[in-house]
Amino acid sequence: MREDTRAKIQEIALRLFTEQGYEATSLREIAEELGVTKAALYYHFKTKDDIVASLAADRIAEQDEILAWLRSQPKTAETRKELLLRYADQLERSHHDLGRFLERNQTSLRDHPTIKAMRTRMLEVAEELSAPDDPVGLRLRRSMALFALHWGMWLTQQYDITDEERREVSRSVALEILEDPCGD
Amino acid sequence: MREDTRAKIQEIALRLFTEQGYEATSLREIAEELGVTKAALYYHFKTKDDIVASLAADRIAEQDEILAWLRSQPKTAETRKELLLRYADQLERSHHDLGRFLERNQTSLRDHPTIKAMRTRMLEVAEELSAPDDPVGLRLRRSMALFALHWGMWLTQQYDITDEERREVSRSVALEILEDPCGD
DNA sequence: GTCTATACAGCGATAGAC
DNA sequence: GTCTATCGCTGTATAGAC
Repeated sequence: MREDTRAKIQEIALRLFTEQGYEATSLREIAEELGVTKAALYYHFKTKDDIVASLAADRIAEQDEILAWLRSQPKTAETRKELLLRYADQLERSHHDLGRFLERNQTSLRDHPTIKAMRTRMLEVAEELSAPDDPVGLRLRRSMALFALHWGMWLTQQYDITDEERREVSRSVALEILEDPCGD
Repeated sequence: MREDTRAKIQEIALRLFTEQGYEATSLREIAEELGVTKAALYYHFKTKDDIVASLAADRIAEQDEILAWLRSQPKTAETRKELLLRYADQLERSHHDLGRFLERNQTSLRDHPTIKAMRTRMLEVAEELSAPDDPVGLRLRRSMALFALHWGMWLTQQYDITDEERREVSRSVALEILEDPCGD
């Protein structure tokens, strides 16, 4: 029972933040659903922001992992393709929980230190896809390939397609942007 | 002097919403900068949301305009290209004011009726780029071309490039996604 | 260690005086 | 058209019960 309350707070908070938005969800709501007073939350988490930080911790570790891998590889087309596929895998795995929450609240959390850390890592991955002396158009295109995975996730929610179709379409568009196969 | 206060409220609100975020900007701040009490704002605007609605009104008119134009044209590759360029023009013109504000606050304003109206129109434009019986991959690609203009705006802010380069890169990537020139 | 009770300043919003 | 006063709500904080 000890660490149970903390985990339940995280679970309820993640769900409500995703459904209603971060700012629109009050600590009183979270506490009520758990059957405690909101002051009890302050024993487990220093602030409301601190709950978000705890939720994002795992994803940041994942990002560090993929960044370390990327930096250990030669900067070839195969590496970039492999990176994109690995990144897509990560996104799909976490999409139903944290990913969804982050997508829907990225503006509210723009200045949140932990979210800033996540965005910094995402941009680092994007930058690592190119060499520093690549033309800016190419660097930007490769960044957009990465971001297309995020956007594909969001955009495909608007369409009536299966998860499998979404996987396929997101990946193929992202890969297509990545390498500019038609020449430049 | 009559309508002056209302316009000044809009001007201050837009600036503060953009700089600090919508939720993080209080009506007291806006009122203080104008030199009145926050209750005075409620004579000019029914709610805080109402200020946003008044700011977005022009952009919605612009969207309706482009949507009407698109629907009057044949569904050809030339039309789609022209649409993309017109859309990019609109974005660049309004980018320094309303566009920036909307980008930075889209999550806070997710359920805002006026913002919903804007998103609905954006998706309508995206849908109009394809025929209903086009394969879902193609429809999705064309939507992503449109959205790439938005994302290009945002993403290029992270890079140290000129406005002209940003224009050029955003457009070329968007056009490239649009038509799948490599075949499918 | 885990929680309740209580308080505080600031929020969006409203009522009614001038 | 703008004011004061007030409402119920928020995130935050602390004192103290068990």
